[in-house]
Amino acid sequence: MSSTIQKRAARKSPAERAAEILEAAKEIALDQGLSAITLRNVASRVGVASGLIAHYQPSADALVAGVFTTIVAAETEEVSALLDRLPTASGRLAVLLETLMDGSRLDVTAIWVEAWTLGRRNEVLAAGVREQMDAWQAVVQRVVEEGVASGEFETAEAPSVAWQILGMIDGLNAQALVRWAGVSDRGTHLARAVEGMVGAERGALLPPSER
Amino acid sequence: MSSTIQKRAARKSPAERAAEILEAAKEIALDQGLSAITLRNVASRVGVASGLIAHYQPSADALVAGVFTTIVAAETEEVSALLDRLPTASGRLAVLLETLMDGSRLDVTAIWVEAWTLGRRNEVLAAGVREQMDAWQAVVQRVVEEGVASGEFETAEAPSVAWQILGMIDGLNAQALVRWAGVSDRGTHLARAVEGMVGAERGALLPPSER
DNA sequence: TTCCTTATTGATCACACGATCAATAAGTTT
DNA sequence: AAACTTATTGATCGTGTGATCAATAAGGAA
Repeated sequence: MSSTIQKRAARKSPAERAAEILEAAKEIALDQGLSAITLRNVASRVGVASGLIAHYQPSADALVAGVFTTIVAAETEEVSALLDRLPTASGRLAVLLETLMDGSRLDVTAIWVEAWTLGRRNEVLAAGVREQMDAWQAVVQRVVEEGVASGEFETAEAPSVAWQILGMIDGLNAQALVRWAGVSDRGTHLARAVEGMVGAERGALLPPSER
Repeated sequence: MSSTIQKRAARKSPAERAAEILEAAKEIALDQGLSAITLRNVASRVGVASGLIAHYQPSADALVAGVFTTIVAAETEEVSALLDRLPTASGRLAVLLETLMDGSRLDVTAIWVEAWTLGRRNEVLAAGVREQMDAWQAVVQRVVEEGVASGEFETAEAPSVAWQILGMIDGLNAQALVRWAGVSDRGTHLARAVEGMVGAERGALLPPSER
Protein backbone atom coordinates (compact mmCIF):
# COMPACT_ATOMS: atom_id res chain seq x y z
CA MET A 1 0.00 0.00 0.00
CA SER A 2 1.00 3.60 -0.41
CA SER A 3 3.16 4.92 2.35
CA THR A 4 2.13 8.53 1.78
CA ILE A 5 -1.31 8.02 3.29
CA GLN A 6 -1.16 9.14 6.87
CA LYS A 7 -4.17 8.36 8.95
CA ARG A 8 -3.48 10.70 11.77
CA ALA A 9 -1.14 13.68 11.96
CA ALA A 10 1.87 13.24 14.18
CA ARG A 11 1.41 14.76 17.56
CA LYS A 12 3.57 17.82 17.96
CA SER A 13 4.35 20.29 20.67
CA PRO A 14 1.94 23.22 20.83
CA ALA A 15 4.69 25.66 19.92
CA GLU A 16 5.75 23.68 16.90
CA ARG A 17 2.21 23.14 15.67
CA ALA A 18 1.27 26.77 16.22
CA ALA A 19 4.26 27.87 14.15
CA GLU A 20 3.32 25.40 11.45
CA ILE A 21 -0.22 26.78 11.30
CA LEU A 22 0.93 30.37 11.14
CA GLU A 23 3.36 29.51 8.36
CA ALA A 24 0.69 27.78 6.31
CA ALA A 25 -1.71 30.67 6.81
CA LYS A 26 1.00 33.11 5.72
CA GLU A 27 1.55 31.21 2.51
CA ILE A 28 -2.16 31.18 1.78
CA ALA A 29 -2.43 34.90 2.47
CA LEU A 30 0.48 35.75 0.21
CA ASP A 31 -0.81 33.99 -2.81
CA GLN A 32 -4.57 33.93 -2.40
CA GLY A 33 -5.25 36.82 -0.08
CA LEU A 34 -6.20 37.18 3.56
CA SER A 35 -9.78 36.20 2.88
CA ALA A 36 -8.63 32.79 1.70
CA ILE A 37 -7.55 32.06 5.25
CA THR A 38 -10.28 29.73 6.44
CA LEU A 39 -10.08 27.03 9.06
CA ARG A 40 -10.56 24.29 6.49
CA ASN A 41 -8.15 25.85 4.02
CA VAL A 42 -5.35 26.18 6.54
CA ALA A 43 -6.06 22.76 7.99
CA SER A 44 -5.81 21.08 4.63
CA ARG A 45 -2.53 22.81 3.92
CA VAL A 46 -1.07 21.70 7.20
CA GLY A 47 -2.50 18.24 6.71
CA VAL A 48 -4.64 18.28 9.80
CA ALA A 49 -8.29 18.37 10.82
CA SER A 50 -10.04 21.73 10.75
CA GLY A 51 -10.92 21.49 14.38
CA LEU A 52 -7.25 21.63 15.27
CA ILE A 53 -6.83 25.08 13.76
CA ALA A 54 -9.68 26.32 15.88
CA HIS A 55 -8.03 24.69 18.88
CA TYR A 56 -4.94 26.82 18.37
CA GLN A 57 -6.70 30.09 17.63
CA PRO A 58 -9.40 31.92 19.57
CA SER A 59 -11.14 32.74 16.29
CA ALA A 60 -10.56 32.81 12.57
CA ASP A 61 -10.43 36.60 12.72
CA ALA A 62 -7.57 36.41 15.17
CA LEU A 63 -5.64 34.13 12.86
CA VAL A 64 -6.09 36.57 9.99
CA ALA A 65 -4.91 39.41 12.18
CA GLY A 66 -1.92 37.39 13.33
CA VAL A 67 -0.92 36.58 9.79
CA PHE A 68 -1.19 40.21 8.76
CA THR A 69 0.95 41.38 11.62
CA THR A 70 3.56 38.71 11.07
CA ILE A 71 3.95 39.41 7.38
CA VAL A 72 3.96 43.16 7.63
CA ALA A 73 6.14 43.45 10.71
CA ALA A 74 8.77 41.28 9.06
CA GLU A 75 8.89 43.61 6.10
CA THR A 76 9.18 46.70 8.27
CA GLU A 77 12.01 45.21 10.24
CA GLU A 78 13.79 44.01 7.15
CA VAL A 79 13.71 47.40 5.47
CA SER A 80 14.53 49.19 8.69
CA ALA A 81 17.61 47.04 9.15
CA LEU A 82 18.63 47.78 5.60
CA LEU A 83 18.46 51.50 6.25
CA ASP A 84 20.52 51.26 9.40
CA ARG A 85 23.53 50.30 7.36
CA LEU A 86 23.55 53.56 5.41
CA PRO A 87 25.46 56.65 6.52
CA THR A 88 23.28 59.56 5.36
CA ALA A 89 19.62 60.40 5.69
CA SER A 90 19.41 61.13 1.99
CA GLY A 91 20.80 57.74 1.23
CA ARG A 92 18.40 56.09 3.62
CA LEU A 93 15.37 57.84 2.19
CA ALA A 94 16.48 57.09 -1.36
CA VAL A 95 16.91 53.41 -0.57
CA LEU A 96 13.61 53.38 1.26
CA LEU A 97 11.79 54.68 -1.79
CA GLU A 98 13.66 52.46 -4.19
CA THR A 99 13.15 49.35 -2.10
CA LEU A 100 9.46 49.85 -1.59
CA MET A 101 8.83 50.79 -5.19
CA ASP A 102 10.76 48.08 -6.96
CA GLY A 103 7.75 45.84 -7.39
CA SER A 104 9.22 42.93 -5.50
CA ARG A 105 6.82 43.39 -2.62
CA LEU A 106 3.54 43.51 -4.41
CA ASP A 107 2.30 40.47 -2.54
CA VAL A 108 2.69 42.39 0.69
CA THR A 109 0.98 45.40 -0.85
CA ALA A 110 -2.00 43.20 -1.68
CA ILE A 111 -2.12 42.17 1.96
CA TRP A 112 -2.16 45.79 3.05
CA VAL A 113 -4.94 46.74 0.68
CA GLU A 114 -7.08 43.81 1.70
CA ALA A 115 -6.46 44.50 5.37
CA TRP A 116 -7.74 48.05 4.99
CA THR A 117 -11.05 46.65 3.84
CA LEU A 118 -11.23 43.62 6.12
CA GLY A 119 -10.46 45.81 9.10
CA ARG A 120 -13.94 47.17 8.74
CA ARG A 121 -15.38 43.91 9.98
CA ASN A 122 -12.47 42.45 11.92
CA GLU A 123 -11.66 44.57 14.93
CA VAL A 124 -8.54 42.63 15.90
CA LEU A 125 -7.20 43.08 12.40
CA ALA A 126 -8.05 46.77 12.42
CA ALA A 127 -5.98 47.23 15.56
CA GLY A 128 -3.09 45.40 13.94
CA VAL A 129 -3.32 47.58 10.86
CA ARG A 130 -3.14 50.76 12.90
CA GLU A 131 -0.24 49.40 14.89
CA GLN A 132 1.75 48.44 11.81
CA MET A 133 1.03 51.73 10.10
CA ASP A 134 2.39 53.50 13.13
CA ALA A 135 5.49 51.33 13.04
CA TRP A 136 6.15 52.27 9.43
CA GLN A 137 5.53 55.90 10.13
CA ALA A 138 8.03 55.83 12.97
CA VAL A 139 10.71 54.44 10.67
CA VAL A 140 10.14 57.10 8.04
CA GLN A 141 9.83 59.88 10.56
CA ARG A 142 13.16 58.96 12.07
CA VAL A 143 14.87 59.18 8.70
CA VAL A 144 13.31 62.55 8.01
CA GLU A 145 14.31 63.89 11.40
CA GLU A 146 17.86 62.70 10.97
CA GLY A 147 17.95 64.49 7.66
CA VAL A 148 16.72 67.69 9.23
CA ALA A 149 19.29 67.40 12.01
CA SER A 150 22.11 66.93 9.54
CA GLY A 151 20.91 69.75 7.32
CA GLU A 152 20.12 67.48 4.39
CA PHE A 153 16.39 68.12 4.69
CA GLU A 154 14.31 71.03 5.76
CA THR A 155 10.84 70.65 7.16
CA ALA A 156 9.14 71.60 10.37
CA GLU A 157 6.68 68.75 10.25
CA ALA A 158 8.50 65.47 10.10
CA PRO A 159 5.55 63.42 11.41
CA SER A 160 3.13 64.68 8.78
CA VAL A 161 5.68 64.41 6.03
CA ALA A 162 6.39 60.84 7.04
CA TRP A 163 2.69 59.99 6.80
CA GLN A 164 2.52 61.57 3.40
CA ILE A 165 5.48 59.68 2.07
CA LEU A 166 3.96 56.43 3.24
CA GLY A 167 0.60 57.28 1.77
CA MET A 168 2.14 58.02 -1.57
CA ILE A 169 4.10 54.79 -1.61
CA ASP A 170 1.04 52.78 -0.64
CA GLY A 171 -1.08 54.41 -3.28
CA LEU A 172 1.42 53.93 -6.06
CA ASN A 173 1.96 50.33 -5.10
CA ALA A 174 -1.75 49.64 -4.88
CA GLN A 175 -2.08 51.12 -8.31
CA ALA A 176 0.68 48.85 -9.58
CA LEU A 177 -1.33 45.94 -8.27
CA VAL A 178 -3.94 46.59 -10.91
CA ARG A 179 -2.14 48.53 -13.59
CA TRP A 180 1.42 48.32 -14.73
CA ALA A 181 1.27 49.69 -18.20
CA GLY A 182 1.83 53.33 -19.03
CA VAL A 183 3.72 54.29 -15.93
CA SER A 184 7.36 54.80 -16.51
CA ASP A 185 9.90 56.24 -14.13
CA ARG A 186 7.77 55.64 -11.08
CA GLY A 187 10.76 55.90 -8.83
CA THR A 188 12.09 59.05 -10.44
CA HIS A 189 8.85 60.98 -10.20
CA LEU A 190 8.25 59.90 -6.65
CA ALA A 191 11.78 60.87 -5.70
CA ARG A 192 11.23 64.32 -7.14
CA ALA A 193 7.95 64.70 -5.27
CA VAL A 194 9.47 63.63 -1.99
CA GLU A 195 12.45 65.92 -2.47
CA GLY A 196 9.95 68.75 -2.65
CA MET A 197 8.24 67.67 0.52
CA VAL A 198 11.27 67.18 2.71
CA GLY A 199 13.13 70.12 1.27
CA ALA A 200 16.03 68.08 -0.07
CA GLU A 201 18.27 69.12 -2.92
CA ARG A 202 17.12 68.19 -6.39
CA GLY A 203 18.30 64.70 -7.21
CA ALA A 204 19.29 63.90 -3.65
CA LEU A 205 16.76 61.08 -3.45
CA LEU A 206 17.29 59.51 -6.83
CA PRO A 207 18.34 55.89 -6.61
CA PRO A 208 22.08 55.35 -7.20
CA SER A 209 21.27 53.64 -10.47
CA GLU A 210 19.74 56.81 -11.89
CA ARG A 211 21.92 59.45 -10.37
CA MET B 1 -55.27 44.88 9.49
CA SER B 2 -52.09 46.79 8.89
CA SER B 3 -51.91 48.41 5.53
CA THR B 4 -48.11 48.38 5.47
CA ILE B 5 -47.95 44.66 4.87
CA GLN B 6 -47.62 44.08 1.18
CA LYS B 7 -47.98 40.53 0.03
CA ARG B 8 -46.54 40.96 -3.39
CA ALA B 9 -44.38 43.74 -4.79
CA ALA B 10 -46.05 45.92 -7.39
CA ARG B 11 -45.20 44.92 -10.88
CA LYS B 12 -42.97 47.52 -12.48
CA SER B 13 -41.39 48.07 -15.84
CA PRO B 14 -38.02 46.37 -16.29
CA ALA B 15 -36.25 49.72 -16.62
CA GLU B 16 -37.78 51.07 -13.45
CA ARG B 17 -37.11 47.93 -11.44
CA ALA B 18 -33.55 47.68 -12.73
CA ALA B 19 -32.89 51.25 -11.66
CA GLU B 20 -34.39 50.55 -8.27
CA ILE B 21 -32.14 47.54 -7.79
CA LEU B 22 -29.02 49.43 -8.82
CA GLU B 23 -29.91 52.25 -6.47
CA ALA B 24 -30.40 49.90 -3.53
CA ALA B 25 -27.14 48.12 -4.29
CA LYS B 26 -25.33 51.46 -4.44
CA GLU B 27 -26.62 52.41 -1.02
CA ILE B 28 -25.51 49.10 0.42
CA ALA B 29 -22.08 49.45 -1.15
CA LEU B 30 -21.57 52.95 0.17
CA ASP B 31 -22.27 52.15 3.75
CA GLN B 32 -21.41 48.49 4.13
CA GLY B 33 -18.99 47.85 1.31
CA LEU B 34 -19.14 46.09 -2.02
CA SER B 35 -18.98 42.68 -0.41
CA ALA B 36 -22.26 43.37 1.36
CA ILE B 37 -23.97 43.32 -2.02
CA THR B 38 -25.68 39.93 -1.99
CA LEU B 39 -28.81 38.86 -3.79
CA ARG B 40 -30.69 38.50 -0.53
CA ASN B 41 -29.39 41.74 0.90
CA VAL B 42 -30.34 43.81 -2.12
CA ALA B 43 -33.67 42.04 -2.44
CA SER B 44 -34.62 42.78 1.12
CA ARG B 45 -33.71 46.43 0.69
CA VAL B 46 -35.84 46.73 -2.42
CA GLY B 47 -38.61 44.77 -0.74
CA VAL B 48 -38.65 42.00 -3.25
CA ALA B 49 -37.80 38.30 -3.52
CA SER B 50 -34.16 37.39 -3.96
CA GLY B 51 -34.90 35.56 -7.17
CA LEU B 52 -35.93 38.81 -8.77
CA ILE B 53 -32.50 40.33 -8.35
CA ALA B 54 -31.00 37.34 -10.11
CA HIS B 55 -33.61 37.78 -12.82
CA TYR B 56 -32.29 41.27 -13.53
CA GLN B 57 -28.61 40.48 -13.34
CA PRO B 58 -26.57 37.81 -15.09
CA SER B 59 -24.66 37.19 -11.88
CA ALA B 60 -23.97 38.72 -8.51
CA ASP B 61 -20.46 39.59 -9.65
CA ALA B 62 -21.91 41.61 -12.50
CA LEU B 63 -24.08 43.57 -10.10
CA VAL B 64 -21.08 44.39 -7.95
CA ALA B 65 -19.16 45.52 -11.00
CA GLY B 66 -22.08 47.62 -12.16
CA VAL B 67 -22.39 49.32 -8.80
CA PHE B 68 -18.68 50.08 -8.73
CA THR B 69 -18.74 51.61 -12.18
CA THR B 70 -21.84 53.66 -11.48
CA ILE B 71 -20.52 55.12 -8.25
CA VAL B 72 -17.04 55.84 -9.48
CA ALA B 73 -17.96 57.16 -12.91
CA ALA B 74 -20.37 59.62 -11.30
CA GLU B 75 -17.58 61.00 -9.16
CA THR B 76 -15.21 61.35 -12.08
CA GLU B 77 -17.76 63.19 -14.14
CA GLU B 78 -18.73 65.42 -11.25
CA VAL B 79 -15.17 66.50 -10.55
CA SER B 80 -14.36 66.78 -14.22
CA ALA B 81 -17.29 69.12 -14.73
CA LEU B 82 -16.14 71.17 -11.77
CA LEU B 83 -12.72 71.61 -13.33
CA ASP B 84 -14.13 72.68 -16.66
CA ARG B 85 -15.42 75.85 -15.10
CA LEU B 86 -11.95 77.03 -14.11
CA PRO B 87 -9.76 79.19 -16.36
CA THR B 88 -6.22 78.06 -15.59
CA ALA B 89 -4.51 74.69 -15.37
CA SER B 90 -3.01 75.60 -12.03
CA GLY B 91 -6.43 76.41 -10.71
CA ARG B 92 -7.83 73.18 -12.04
CA LEU B 93 -5.09 71.07 -10.54
CA ALA B 94 -5.36 72.89 -7.23
CA VAL B 95 -9.10 72.32 -7.08
CA LEU B 96 -8.65 68.73 -8.12
CA LEU B 97 -6.30 68.08 -5.22
CA GLU B 98 -8.38 70.02 -2.77
CA THR B 99 -11.61 68.34 -3.81
CA LEU B 100 -10.27 64.82 -3.68
CA MET B 101 -8.49 65.37 -0.40
CA ASP B 102 -11.19 67.10 1.59
CA GLY B 103 -12.42 63.90 3.20
CA SER B 104 -15.93 64.20 1.87
CA ARG B 105 -15.47 61.26 -0.47
CA LEU B 106 -14.10 58.65 1.85
CA ASP B 107 -17.02 56.38 1.14
CA VAL B 108 -15.99 56.30 -2.49
CA THR B 109 -12.39 55.70 -1.48
CA ALA B 110 -13.50 52.67 0.48
CA ILE B 111 -15.20 51.39 -2.65
CA TRP B 112 -11.98 51.81 -4.62
CA VAL B 113 -9.88 50.00 -2.08
CA GLU B 114 -12.30 47.11 -1.82
CA ALA B 115 -12.56 46.90 -5.60
CA TRP B 116 -8.79 46.53 -5.90
CA THR B 117 -9.00 43.41 -3.78
CA LEU B 118 -12.27 42.02 -5.11
CA GLY B 119 -11.01 42.42 -8.64
CA ARG B 120 -8.74 39.51 -7.95
CA ARG B 121 -11.68 37.15 -7.99
CA ASN B 122 -14.25 39.08 -10.01
CA GLU B 123 -13.08 39.52 -13.57
CA VAL B 124 -15.93 41.78 -14.61
CA LEU B 125 -15.15 44.07 -11.72
CA ALA B 126 -11.44 44.03 -12.53
CA ALA B 127 -12.21 45.25 -16.02
CA GLY B 128 -14.37 48.01 -14.59
CA VAL B 129 -11.62 49.05 -12.23
CA ARG B 130 -9.08 49.36 -15.01
CA GLU B 131 -11.55 51.29 -17.11
CA GLN B 132 -12.34 53.77 -14.37
CA MET B 133 -8.70 54.22 -13.47
CA ASP B 134 -8.01 55.08 -17.08
CA ALA B 135 -10.85 57.57 -17.05
CA TRP B 136 -9.40 59.34 -14.03
CA GLN B 137 -5.96 59.32 -15.50
CA ALA B 138 -7.28 60.91 -18.68
CA VAL B 139 -8.82 63.75 -16.69
CA VAL B 140 -5.62 64.45 -14.80
CA GLN B 141 -3.41 64.08 -17.84
CA ARG B 142 -5.49 66.61 -19.69
CA VAL B 143 -5.04 69.16 -16.92
CA VAL B 144 -1.30 68.55 -16.84
CA GLU B 145 -1.00 68.89 -20.60
CA GLU B 146 -2.97 72.11 -20.60
CA GLY B 147 -0.62 73.44 -17.97
CA VAL B 148 2.39 72.50 -20.02
CA ALA B 149 0.87 74.15 -23.10
CA SER B 150 0.19 77.36 -21.21
CA GLY B 151 3.62 77.40 -19.63
CA GLU B 152 2.30 76.95 -16.11
CA PHE B 153 3.82 73.47 -15.79
CA GLU B 154 6.90 71.85 -17.18
CA THR B 155 7.17 68.13 -17.67
CA ALA B 156 7.83 65.89 -20.60
CA GLU B 157 5.83 63.01 -19.25
CA ALA B 158 2.29 64.09 -18.61
CA PRO B 159 0.86 60.54 -18.70
CA SER B 160 3.22 59.20 -16.06
CA VAL B 161 2.87 62.28 -13.92
CA ALA B 162 -0.90 61.93 -14.06
CA TRP B 163 -0.67 58.35 -12.86
CA GLN B 164 1.59 59.39 -10.04
CA ILE B 165 -0.72 62.15 -8.90
CA LEU B 166 -3.62 59.74 -8.83
CA GLY B 167 -1.64 57.13 -6.99
CA MET B 168 -0.66 59.61 -4.35
CA ILE B 169 -4.21 60.80 -3.87
CA ASP B 170 -5.50 57.26 -3.63
CA GLY B 171 -2.86 56.27 -1.13
CA LEU B 172 -3.40 59.25 1.10
CA ASN B 173 -7.13 58.77 1.04
CA ALA B 174 -6.86 55.06 1.75
CA GLN B 175 -4.67 55.97 4.68
CA ALA B 176 -7.26 58.41 5.91
CA LEU B 177 -9.76 55.58 5.85
CA VAL B 178 -7.93 53.95 8.72
CA ARG B 179 -6.02 56.74 10.36
CA TRP B 180 -6.93 60.36 10.73
CA ALA B 181 -4.86 61.42 13.67
CA GLY B 182 -1.43 62.92 13.40
CA VAL B 183 -1.67 64.07 9.84
CA SER B 184 -2.02 67.77 9.51
CA ASP B 185 -1.83 69.84 6.37
CA ARG B 186 -2.45 66.91 4.11
CA GLY B 187 -3.45 69.19 1.29
CA THR B 188 -0.50 71.50 1.73
CA HIS B 189 2.12 68.80 1.66
CA LEU B 190 0.55 67.07 -1.29
CA ALA B 191 0.34 70.37 -3.16
CA ARG B 192 4.03 70.92 -2.60
CA ALA B 193 4.87 67.43 -3.79
CA VAL B 194 2.78 67.78 -6.91
CA GLU B 195 4.25 71.18 -7.67
CA GLY B 196 7.62 69.48 -7.73
CA MET B 197 6.39 66.80 -10.08
CA VAL B 198 4.69 68.99 -12.63
CA GLY B 199 7.26 71.74 -12.42
CA ALA B 200 4.85 74.39 -11.21
CA GLU B 201 5.83 77.45 -9.25
CA ARG B 202 5.98 77.09 -5.50
CA GLY B 203 2.54 77.70 -4.07
CA ALA B 204 0.79 77.53 -7.41
CA LEU B 205 -1.23 74.53 -6.36
CA LEU B 206 -2.17 75.57 -2.86
CA PRO B 207 -5.90 75.77 -2.34
CA PRO B 208 -7.27 79.32 -2.43
CA SER B 209 -8.01 79.10 1.27
CA GLU B 210 -4.33 78.70 2.07
CA ARG B 211 -2.73 80.89 -0.50
C1' DT C 1 3.43 -0.85 33.36
C1' DT C 2 -0.37 2.06 34.35
C1' DC C 3 -2.30 6.54 34.56
C1' DC C 4 -3.27 11.16 32.80
C1' DT C 5 -2.93 15.00 30.21
C1' DT C 6 -4.01 16.84 25.93
C1' DA C 7 -3.17 16.96 20.83
C1' DT C 8 -6.06 15.46 17.30
C1' DT C 9 -10.09 13.91 14.94
C1' DG C 10 -14.39 14.19 12.45
C1' DA C 11 -18.99 14.80 12.69
C1' DT C 12 -22.40 18.24 13.36
C1' DC C 13 -24.88 22.79 13.91
C1' DA C 14 -26.64 27.04 12.22
C1' DC C 15 -25.97 30.20 8.91
C1' DA C 16 -25.14 32.59 4.43
C1' DC C 17 -24.08 32.46 -0.26
C1' DG C 18 -25.35 32.19 -5.67
C1' DA C 19 -28.09 29.90 -8.66
C1' DT C 20 -32.14 27.74 -10.49
C1' DC C 21 -36.92 27.04 -11.70
C1' DA C 22 -41.76 25.74 -11.56
C1' DA C 23 -45.68 28.22 -10.03
C1' DT C 24 -48.28 32.46 -9.72
C1' DA C 25 -50.42 36.69 -11.01
C1' DA C 26 -50.40 41.26 -13.10
C1' DG C 27 -50.89 43.77 -17.11
C1' DT C 28 -51.23 43.84 -22.26
C1' DT C 29 -52.77 42.26 -26.56
C1' DT C 30 -56.05 40.04 -29.31
C1' DA D 1 -63.70 38.32 -22.41
C1' DA D 2 -59.98 35.30 -23.47
C1' DA D 3 -55.22 34.50 -24.48
C1' DC D 4 -50.69 35.64 -23.78
C1' DT D 5 -46.44 37.57 -22.06
C1' DT D 6 -43.52 38.15 -18.31
C1' DA D 7 -42.56 40.25 -13.64
C1' DT D 8 -42.46 38.11 -9.33
C1' DT D 9 -42.40 34.60 -5.90
C1' DG D 10 -40.52 31.21 -2.77
C1' DA D 11 -38.70 26.97 -2.17
C1' DT D 12 -34.72 24.21 -3.09
C1' DC D 13 -29.93 22.63 -4.25
C1' DG D 14 -25.11 22.52 -3.51
C1' DT D 15 -21.43 24.75 -1.43
C1' DG D 16 -18.75 27.11 1.96
C1' DT D 17 -18.18 29.32 6.37
C1' DG D 18 -16.92 29.44 11.83
C1' DA D 19 -17.78 27.17 15.82
C1' DT D 20 -18.36 23.32 18.96
C1' DC D 21 -17.51 19.00 21.23
C1' DA D 22 -17.49 14.10 22.43
C1' DA D 23 -14.40 10.54 21.15
C1' DT D 24 -9.73 8.90 20.26
C1' DA D 25 -4.90 8.10 20.89
C1' DA D 26 -0.18 9.57 21.58
C1' DG D 27 3.31 10.39 24.75
C1' DG D 28 5.08 11.79 29.25
C1' DA D 29 4.63 11.08 34.29
C1' DA D 30 3.85 8.16 38.04
